[in-house]
Amino acid sequence: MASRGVNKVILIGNLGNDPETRFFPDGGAVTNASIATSETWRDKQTGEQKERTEWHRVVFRDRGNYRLGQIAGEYLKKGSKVFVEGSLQTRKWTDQSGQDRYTTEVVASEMQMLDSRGAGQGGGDFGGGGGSYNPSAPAQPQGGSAPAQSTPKAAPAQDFNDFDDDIPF
Amino acid sequence: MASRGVNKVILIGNLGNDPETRFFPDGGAVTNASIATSETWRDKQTGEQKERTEWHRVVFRDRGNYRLGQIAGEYLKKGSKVFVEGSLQTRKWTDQSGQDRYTTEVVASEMQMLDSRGAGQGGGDFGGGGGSYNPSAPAQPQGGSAPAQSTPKAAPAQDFNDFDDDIPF
Amino acid sequence: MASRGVNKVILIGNLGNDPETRFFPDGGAVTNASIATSETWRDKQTGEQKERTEWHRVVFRDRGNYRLGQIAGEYLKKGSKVFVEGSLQTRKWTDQSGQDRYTTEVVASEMQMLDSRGAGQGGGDFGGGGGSYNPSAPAQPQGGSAPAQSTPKAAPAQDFNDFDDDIPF
Amino acid sequence: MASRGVNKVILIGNLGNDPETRFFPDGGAVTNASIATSETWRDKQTGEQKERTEWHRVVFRDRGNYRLGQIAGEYLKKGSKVFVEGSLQTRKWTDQSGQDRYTTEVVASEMQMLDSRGAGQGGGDFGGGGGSYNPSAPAQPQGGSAPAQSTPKAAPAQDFNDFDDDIPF
DNA sequence: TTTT
DNA sequence: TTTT
Repeated sequence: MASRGVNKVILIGNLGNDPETRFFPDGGAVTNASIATSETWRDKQTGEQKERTEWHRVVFRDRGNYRLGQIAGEYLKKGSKVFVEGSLQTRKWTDQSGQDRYTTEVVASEMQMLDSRGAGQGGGDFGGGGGSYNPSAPAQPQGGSAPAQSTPKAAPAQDFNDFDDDIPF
Repeated sequence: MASRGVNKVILIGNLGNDPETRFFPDGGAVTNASIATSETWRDKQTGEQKERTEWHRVVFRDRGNYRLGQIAGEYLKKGSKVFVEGSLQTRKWTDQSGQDRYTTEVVASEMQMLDSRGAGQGGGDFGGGGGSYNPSAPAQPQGGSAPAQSTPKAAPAQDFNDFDDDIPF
Repeated sequence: MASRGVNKVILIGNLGNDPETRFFPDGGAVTNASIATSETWRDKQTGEQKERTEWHRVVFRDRGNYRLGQIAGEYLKKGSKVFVEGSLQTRKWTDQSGQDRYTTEVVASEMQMLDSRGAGQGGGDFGGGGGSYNPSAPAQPQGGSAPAQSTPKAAPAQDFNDFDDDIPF
Repeated sequence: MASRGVNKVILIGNLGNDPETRFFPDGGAVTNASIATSETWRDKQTGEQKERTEWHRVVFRDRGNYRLGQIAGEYLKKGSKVFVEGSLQTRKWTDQSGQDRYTTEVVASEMQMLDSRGAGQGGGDFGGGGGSYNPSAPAQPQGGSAPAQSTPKAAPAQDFNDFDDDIPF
């Protein structure tokens, strides 16, 4: 693998939700996460404190011996603070009405937990009394060609879609 | 301006087209460019040489005394090789059918020309005898709120839309 | 300030000691810290787990309104986990025997605490019963031209010079 | 290979001299280069244009199938513009008087030529009529344990040691 | 000297 | 020592 050009992203931020991991027949794993970075500044006009949060869609895939997709799925949780290095990738998909759509993601090549305990404190809610949890229905196509089985770690039904309501992808 | 988190992008690539600059009433400039990075690798199965090109939508805005929007518009051309440092930003817009759409851009904070002569060799065509040039019709809304006047440097009518045909944004 | 070339360093690591801050007559502050990054790997021959720690000398200076030198001195402590962005700088100094020596430092342009509580847990020792504390005698020249007054936050006399004895710069 | 912490350097600059490559019995190659980055600014007091050049010692080693040490030695030349990604490493050595000395280097993990022709124009001097060329005598220890044979591409005897005499590391 |  |  060589390259002409440089396509590098560096993020430090927090997960907005538990990530979602899918496993492939060959044992490989892909984990998707939504990571927030924010910046704050003081408005020169009004003097108010302002904040802007940016949400990043990050994809962790296994990379040979580096089981990044799997590790991300195991250790990252809602609220986890994480360092990600990766590259930008825009993939095309087709929405329900047949229109072309594009989604830009950060494809991670490296990840580091920045929480001392190796997990965010926000997630909690493990063992949450089930209800009719539906693990399927990713809102967007996933690019991978092999059929995958979704196995989120801890996504109680009631907040499963918080993510999609609030985050622009 | 402070921040929690890190949101950093580093690109080295070539412009797919002449950039497009718009000026605002206050004299500020915003330049949009499409920058390609590519990577090549040898397919393990077939042994073939493969290449994948990624296109990045980059926005150069003036930043106080650093007239980045203007400089980018003046010096960058189709084919220019450039280093860009910036951050990711996803902005929402509404398409013709009233649907929400999202576009992810790299908002540049630093730029450096990597061509020795300060411009790519691909662009050329300066002073090209106009014809019915139509400076309008950016395929996507531009986010800036103030009315802007588009003044591309060298965008002959006949290839104005090459960009939009080939590049996924 | 423009530049030809890029000179960028990104570190995430832990402080090996409380940083040392000096104040200048004009109110400016410079803080020096020693930051460790480490990597671990498994030896292919022996199968042993190996670790290598790298120590980085980082200089935080005030930058206009961004009181980085001061902030670093106030909030960083021994053990703090920190993100630093900066550039490499090698400065020349003369040792006791009159020989030229060179020290490479990371001059920080941005810093972010990565501890949730905003400080490491290792430092402690605030209000430590003084003894004959000697705030002077930096072993190395500091580049700044104005005379500075050293005011470390928590540096009991007995270990004040550990730093200069142990660290390779 | 895992790591705790991040230790990353990104450089874009020009080689001050032809690099120096050494080959090891196992066929591996290590190339050392000195790369300049510079920044310019206007002095607020005097209005003068100022420039500061920073020199970086960069080490390119073979990395498994990625023959980086060899490639760097073949393609880089005095004047070449290059992108380097790597990490900081400070190594200890002993000078003639028996004193400990430390040298900080950038250990490259990735490299990209930024000259269109794949080489700087400054080097030249290929096929230079030999004379009593002496490939040995690196002024500094090299860290590698195996004995190495130096085989610079184009380093006429008379200036072979200019490098080590002039550069501050 | 840090950290896990 | 480079480069513009």
